[in-house]
Amino acid sequence: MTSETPQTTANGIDQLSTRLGYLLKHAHLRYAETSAEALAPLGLNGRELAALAVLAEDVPLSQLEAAGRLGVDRTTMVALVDTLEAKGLAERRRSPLDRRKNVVQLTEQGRTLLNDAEHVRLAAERRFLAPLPEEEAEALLRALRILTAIES
Amino acid sequence: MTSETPQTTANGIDQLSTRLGYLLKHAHLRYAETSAEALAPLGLNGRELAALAVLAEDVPLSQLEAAGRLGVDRTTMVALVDTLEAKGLAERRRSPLDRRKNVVQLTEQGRTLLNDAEHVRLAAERRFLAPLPEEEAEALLRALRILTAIES
DNA sequence: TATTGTTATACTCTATAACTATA
DNA sequence: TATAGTTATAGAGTATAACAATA
Repeated sequence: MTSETPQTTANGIDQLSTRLGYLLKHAHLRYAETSAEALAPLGLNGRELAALAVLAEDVPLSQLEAAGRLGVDRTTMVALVDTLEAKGLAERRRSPLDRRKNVVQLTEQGRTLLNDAEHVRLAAERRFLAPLPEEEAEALLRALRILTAIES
Repeated sequence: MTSETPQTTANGIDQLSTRLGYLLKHAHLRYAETSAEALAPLGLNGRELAALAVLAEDVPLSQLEAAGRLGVDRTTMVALVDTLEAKGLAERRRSPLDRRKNVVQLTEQGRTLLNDAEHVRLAAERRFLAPLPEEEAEALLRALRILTAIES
């Protein structure tokens, strides 16, 4: 990716750097890079870590429930659980209450790795947000939480 | 996409809704929807509009220069210019100064559509940011500009 | 009939490699 | 040799449709 700092135009049209779509996309791309580098030594990507965190909840979740929390669909969740299972981080078993459902739970190894990876993630987030004054970083997170909430 | 509002966990691990990667990704996905809906009647997507804006600069750009401004690579730029040309919005011609380069410029139709589309885009951005108090919206844009700038 | 998990499939976006014409 | 544009191709990521098992 050959991204460059966008330039000012002289024709009265808003600069590219003020386009919300561009800003959100490239902020995400840049964070994804930072995050991927940080997590790579642990053999995880960001989505797998998010899945581990969701599956670590006290109430065991079915694949469909976990997919809902992650904002992915159930076909994507199948592959995600496949990966976690192949790495020995999670296990599926048929729910005794509803045999259509898989209950997915972390293994001991999964819990340990989750703990380590969360520290790595937090450090990566802090590094990424470091160019912002603390107040601005908090305002950013607050704004993003509002904008991503699914209203009504 | 079955996205749901993430839930609080009870095990001390940060909630999904505080994950920076999740927030940036889903904020972008939600804005992309809003933007796509708004631009669809004009027969444009967000990237095509951004390309039109870049190509409307006073100094005519080559494909590679335009690609740099947009943050895409030159192979992607080929298809983008193909699309704009097929819609009658832009034209490539060989640069007389360096015949390896294509100078890409908007047609009259392209300029007119750009003007209309920019109004539509601005309205869509305002609608998307409407849930935020004005100060928070400005803080968000300021923060994103800092985070997306390619430093040193 | 509806739901959950699964598989196969397709579509978009993007990146890489190789070719051409020009410098 | 290096650069700009192009083409072909392959890899993610995601979505849709259809099927099996279960409710």
